[in-house]
Amino acid sequence: MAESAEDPFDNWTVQARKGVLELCILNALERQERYGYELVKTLGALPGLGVTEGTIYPLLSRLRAQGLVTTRLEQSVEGPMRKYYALTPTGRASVGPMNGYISDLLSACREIRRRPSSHDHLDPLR
Amino acid sequence: MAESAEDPFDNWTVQARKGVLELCILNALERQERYGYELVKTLGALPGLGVTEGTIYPLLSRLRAQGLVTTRLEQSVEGPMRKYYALTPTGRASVGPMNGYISDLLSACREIRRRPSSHDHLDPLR
DNA sequence: GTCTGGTACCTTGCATAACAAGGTACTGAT
DNA sequence: ATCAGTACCTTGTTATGCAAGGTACCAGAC
Repeated sequence: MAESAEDPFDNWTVQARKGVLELCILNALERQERYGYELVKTLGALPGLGVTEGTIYPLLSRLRAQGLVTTRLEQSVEGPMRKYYALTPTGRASVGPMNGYISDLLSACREIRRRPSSHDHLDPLR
Repeated sequence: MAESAEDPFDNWTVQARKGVLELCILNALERQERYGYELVKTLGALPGLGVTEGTIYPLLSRLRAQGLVTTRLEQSVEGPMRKYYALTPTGRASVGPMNGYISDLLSACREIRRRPSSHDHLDPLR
């Protein structure tokens, strides 16, 4: 035990993926439907996004429960049935605002670096 | 009770902040030290980042525990003591990679939209 | 026949983080 | 004395990513 304190950077990247990953999937579905395993392989291959089935499948279920995607089963000639995911109108309407939110967040994150001080605190003693 | 299912978008933004918020603080400290309450007010005022004390203070403690920041107490002429936070060398060395990681993540997130299919699956029946 | 490996789906349990709500304490004005 | 503003901190809830494990289908090797 006591192997909890991993590399702080690795630990941070896990948190940084939250939310972004969901957006990745919605973006991936914007132009075409895709099946789960395809998303696992596609997203897992992206550098910095070493994502696995244990992450993707629960996320897809959540998106369906929220009404952002619909699913459709289809036979495959080379294996089990595939479950294709496609955006609903609600899902399609969400992608834009979500991309905008993340962009704004990052802009603010960068801009804050060059902000001297919000309320210009009277310089503290001396 | 049973007020669990809030607005999915609001819920998502909470998750999207994870990690980014930590980076915001490190960026804010890159050019100058700041005290906790100042960060609460500065970050809380940013649009889309309605962040409060319950979020910032635990985060700052975590950063100190990880050795990314140091603290220094200082008397204030108008209230209780202020705890100033400053980057350590380790912290300073982390800011660049973290900004890079987030940028790459977002780039991948956008690029995935125009990717036809990763392994060009033989078109399924018909 | 039965193994092995690839495809394809799903669930459980753990660690981590944001946030609301609440708590403490110092200062100056009404 | 009471209130508001400054300034710090903690606890409990909820939501997420992910490793690990499980099921099932198919094709080719043995």
